Order: sequence, then structure tokens, then C-alpha cells
Amino acid sequence: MAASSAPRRATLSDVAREAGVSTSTASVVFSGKTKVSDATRDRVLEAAAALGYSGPDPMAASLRRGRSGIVAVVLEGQLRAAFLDPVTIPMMDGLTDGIASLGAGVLLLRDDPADDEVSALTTAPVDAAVLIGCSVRTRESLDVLRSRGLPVVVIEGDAGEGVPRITLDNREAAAEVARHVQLLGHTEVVAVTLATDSRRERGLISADRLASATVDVTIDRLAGIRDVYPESPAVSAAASSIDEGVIAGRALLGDPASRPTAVLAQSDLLAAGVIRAAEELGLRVPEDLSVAGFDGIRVDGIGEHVLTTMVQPAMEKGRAAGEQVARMLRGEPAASLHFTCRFRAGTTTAAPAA
Amino acid sequence: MAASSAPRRATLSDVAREAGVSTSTASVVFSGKTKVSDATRDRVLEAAAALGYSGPDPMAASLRRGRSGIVAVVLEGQLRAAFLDPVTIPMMDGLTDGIASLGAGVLLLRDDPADDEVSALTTAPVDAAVLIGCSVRTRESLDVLRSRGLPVVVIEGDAGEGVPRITLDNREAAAEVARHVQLLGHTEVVAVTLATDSRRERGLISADRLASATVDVTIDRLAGIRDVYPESPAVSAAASSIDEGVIAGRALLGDPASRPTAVLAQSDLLAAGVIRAAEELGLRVPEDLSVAGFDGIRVDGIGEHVLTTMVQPAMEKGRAAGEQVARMLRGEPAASLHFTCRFRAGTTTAAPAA
DNA sequence: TTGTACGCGTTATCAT
DNA sequence: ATGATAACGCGTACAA
Repeated sequence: MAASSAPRRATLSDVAREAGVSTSTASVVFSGKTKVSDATRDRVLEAAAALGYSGPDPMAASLRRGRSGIVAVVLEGQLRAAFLDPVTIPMMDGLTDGIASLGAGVLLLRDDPADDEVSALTTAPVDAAVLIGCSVRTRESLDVLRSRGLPVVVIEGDAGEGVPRITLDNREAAAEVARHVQLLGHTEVVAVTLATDSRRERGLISADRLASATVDVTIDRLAGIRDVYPESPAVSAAASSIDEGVIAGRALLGDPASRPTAVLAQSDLLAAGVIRAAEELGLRVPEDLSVAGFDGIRVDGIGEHVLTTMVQPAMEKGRAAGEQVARMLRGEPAASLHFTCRFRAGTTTAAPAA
Repeated sequence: MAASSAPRRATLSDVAREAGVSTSTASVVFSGKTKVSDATRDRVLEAAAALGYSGPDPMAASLRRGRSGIVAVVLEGQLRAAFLDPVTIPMMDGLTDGIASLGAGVLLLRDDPADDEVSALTTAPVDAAVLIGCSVRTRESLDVLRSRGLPVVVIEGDAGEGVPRITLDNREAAAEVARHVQLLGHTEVVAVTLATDSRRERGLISADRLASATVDVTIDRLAGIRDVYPESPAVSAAASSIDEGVIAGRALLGDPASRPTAVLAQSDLLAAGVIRAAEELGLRVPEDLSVAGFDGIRVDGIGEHVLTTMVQPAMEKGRAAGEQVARMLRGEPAASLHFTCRFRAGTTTAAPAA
């Protein structure tokens, strides 16, 4: 029953010989690049079946065509860190769509501290790469990729000239939701932000701390809020999660004397946490407290509430990145694309109590 | 500033010529497979730098070595569907660890209805594949992969003889948590299950419906519960999420007359939703209602509660799959591995009120 | 419509 | 320690 040790797999030329045709004819049968008579096609297919040949060897084909059909997605740090953020998944889905025209797959790479991960970037047979986020490390990854001559697109990061970027109007969007709250009449407004840097420290963001912040998204969204509420305090969460939102919410809402009437969270998960904290404290949302988020994801676990938020086109961002990659691979010029968020009024914001 | 149209990239033999050595020597400088004198190494590296050569072409190297350094992970359906399940992420993290010894990357493939996705399975330059979950479609994917002669490992699915499987003691684990509840004295117990099939219909699971169910995990975990509570009703959720848990919880707990004293949910997310539904209705957990989950993930958004649950070793499952793949690629025999869940007592179960 | 010939860029073997 | 040589398996001009 068991096959003998290593019965070399059949190759295209084996099939061709068996079918009595040339290898180029056999090749064409599988690629469909040229017309082949039905008779010969059948003979080739039969021979292939007889030999257990399951199509051209992808590595050989890659070498020959100069294309592997693989696009790398470079994430920072552990996969879990990247996929904990709910916008990552629709983004990846969009990306797979965007490169679908290439028939390409997505190779997950992390640009880790570990040395041999650098080598993954240099040794992986990929046609192009998409970098997500923007750390110092990303810059190095970028250099490696560019020196390989690979097309690169960066999402939410600055990659220097010549590298197409997919960006979001974080500042303007944050300002928009702040203005919404302002129009409702709120004056006591606090921001709950994402992490300011890789230390992910919780707590009030002082001017000093803001000056040394490194996460662009956090900085930009806070700038947007302060375009509208220049004096608003800001509290940083350690991560984008409901539980972190709860922690921030408790800290903010515990003392009735200093309690804000509105909280602007930099992510929907944080907003959901703030709402939970408020409800724990017996506050009604939005009657006693208005809460707005950012992202426009489907938040699991806030029941009937519909979050007031800025909906970011996460899937479109991914798709755009994929499309630009596809263009570059076709030799067409690629462009940087800027996406804007859309305000969504929910049930979690209202005029402050008289 | 712009480079001319297509200045062919330097190859290894260009570098060798420039350095005045043979290509094989140059090759060895990059692979490190053999000793090279410092002098020649430096000359080669210099030449490489001068020519902008950034290392051996991965596709050519793949062809020559017969290895691409890529392991495919085949998920069912959209990425979002797969990554919505919180255990997927630690599993993927474990998997990347498991194949780290190969220096391999992970290629995401979906086995979609779309035809050209089948081709991704056949044309992707991968060394091995890991299938996750088990649908009818997975069976087809498996055939494709095996006919290519690729090592395959299946997680949570049945792949037929000769294919190493990574499995979980779903039935026994479900029985264990049921016994815990039984020991506490509960007699009115209801199960909230995952989807029974791809139609993902909500509602009571009749005997007929159970007979036609196709999702093994759901079937097995329910069997475990009924090993202890043969008569327990079961309600299916449409997906594993908090909101689905809320829906099921409301349906189950709305009528005080028929209200169970304990709910056994097939996932932690569902359990979290049931808890929320209970609290909405003014029930206290665990005083008025005991709720247990399954998975042992960190559930965001249930506040102080610590879920009573069966902790599944998700990361270990992934790592094991990766390790078996690595073994097969080294020509060593691979084995199926069975993992067991560990009971974790939380704060969400207690003896029923008198 | 089919066949001929060549090379894609490496790495492994073996000899030196 | 280094070099010559031969594949790896295929796609694609081009010719017939």
C-alpha cells in the first residue's frame, strides 16, 4: 500500500513524453495560453492523470515567470497584537480582494526583533509587500524590501517619497465627531486615547508625554479633538479593548464633581468600555453621559446601543492597498490614496442634562 | 532621478564576476554552507553592495532547493469569518511558532466557492499545508494538496487515514463542565450551542436537526453535555459572538416559569452574551443563574466576572500543527495529537438558589 | 496547431 | 578554500 521511498514526482516533460507531444505543448495545455486541439489536450490530460501529475510545479513556474503570486503583509509584532484590532480583519479581507485580480495569496510576515525574521523579508518569494502601521522597525523592513526592488505600499504610515501610502483623515475625522458633541452643547469633554507609544502606559497625557508620543494615529486623532476642544484632558488606554475602556471610564467618571458630560474615545472598543463603566456607576447613556467612538466596527457586547462614531472604510483601505500593489505589478503607476471617515450618529450621544 | 526603464537586477553571477570569484563561491558566501576565507567573503560582499545585489533570488533558490519556506494555512470562507473566532488568533500564533524552526512563513489561503481559489491551492509555492476546521469543501482542498504530494496537517477535522490530525477532547470537556454544574446541584440546564451547519439557523435543536448537523465541534460538545444531562434542551446560536449569546439568553431567560438555573454555552463569547442577557433581566450571576462557557479566551466586556469554562490549549494546538508539519518536512514521521481542555472554575457558576 | 531551443538564477556535487 | 558543471522544472520566443 505504501509507496516506495521517493518515487520522483512526474514532471511536465514526463507527461509530454507519455502523451507523445513536446513539453511546450504540454505546458500550453496547462496554462491555456495558446489554442490546442481537443485531441492532444485530452491525450495530455490523460497522461497527466496516469502519472499522477497535478499541474506545473509552482516554484519552477515562479522562477520562469518571475512571479510567485504572493504578496507579503508585514505586521508589527505578534500576530495577536495585530489581529486584536478589529479593523485589521476587514482590512485584510479588502486586501485579499484587492489582489484577487492577480490571483495572489497573502503571506503573513512579522517584522520582529528576532534576527531571522529579517531574513524572512529577504528570502520570501513574494512579488510585493504591504506594510501596515508605522514603527521605527517598519522603516528597516521597508529598506530591505525596496532593495529587493519589490513594489511596496504602506497603510497608515509614512514611508518616504515614492512609496504609495494609504492614509486616513484621522485628525479631521476626530474633529468632526468633536464638533458633533460641541453642537450638542457639551463643554466638559474628555478624550480617551489609544496608546501613545510602545510602553503603553495608562493615564493622563501631559504635554511632555504628548511631545514624546510616537503613535501617529493617537497623536492625529487627539489633535483633531483639540482642534475643537483645545483644553480637553486626555487619558491614554494601554490598548484598544473594552476592558481598557472600562478602566479609563472608571477613572474618569468615578468622581461626580469632576465628571465630564461627554467622552470622545479613539476607538469603538474603548467607547464600549466607557459605556459599560458609566452604566456600572448608574449613569445613563446618553442622558447622563455622551460617548463617541472611532472606527465604525460592529461592537459585540454593548447591547442596544448604537455607537456614535466615525466610520472608517477599513475594507476599502485594504482593497485600495491591494489594488495599488496590483497596479505596480502590472507596471502601471500607483498613487497614494487618502480615505475619509464618515460620521455616524448613534444613540450614545445627546445634549447634556440641563 | 528616476532609474531607466528596466535595468536588469544584478544576479549572483554578476556579483561573482565583479568580485572575481566563481558563482559557487559567491553562492556559499550568502548561504554560509561552507567555509570561505574572510578575504574573498569581503570581496564578494563588496561587489554585491556595489551592484545593489540584495541576496539570492528566492524563487530561483526555491526551485533549486525544492523548498519555498512557506506553509499554507487553509481557512474556510472569508478571513473575517475565521478571525472572528477568538481562538483562531492564538492558534495562528502557535502555528507560526511551530514552524519557526523551518524559518517558514504563513500563507493565508481561503478555500472559497470561487473557482480560481482552487487554483491558489494548486499553484501556490508552498511546502506544506495546515487545514483548519472541516467542511465538505475541506475534503476537496485536501485532495488537491495531497495530489501535489504536500505534507498536510488538519486541525479539528477528520482528514482520513494518513493525515495527522490535531484534535480536542470536545465531548469529554463539555461533559466535565456539565458535571461541575451537576455537582453544584443544578437540574434545569440548557445548552447554547454554536451553529449546527452552514445555514446557521438560530433556535431550538430538535432531534431531526441534530441528526442533520454537520459541524463536528457543535455536535461533540452537545454530546458531552447530554452525557450528563440527557434531557437538556439545546438552543443554537447563529455564530460565536456576545450578541448572539444575548439573543439566545433572552429567548431562554425571558419566561420566569421555564427559566433554567444554569446555561452551558459552547463558547465563551456566547456565555458572555448570556450573562449580559441575564443581567438585563435583573438576574444576578451566579446567584440566580449559573453560566459556563468554553474556550478559555480572555473575554472583553464582561467586567468583573471570571467565566467558568473549559480552557482549550489553542496556542498549543497551533504550535503542535506547526511542529508536525516541520517534522514531515524533515522526513520524520508525524503523529496525530489529541489535546485536552482544562476546567477553570470562575465566578459565574454556583449552587442554585434554594 | 505543434515542436525546438534556450535560459530563468540558483545550489549541490565533485574535483581541485 | 575554491571552481567547473550540471541540474531544478518550466515558459516562451520563434520557427515549422
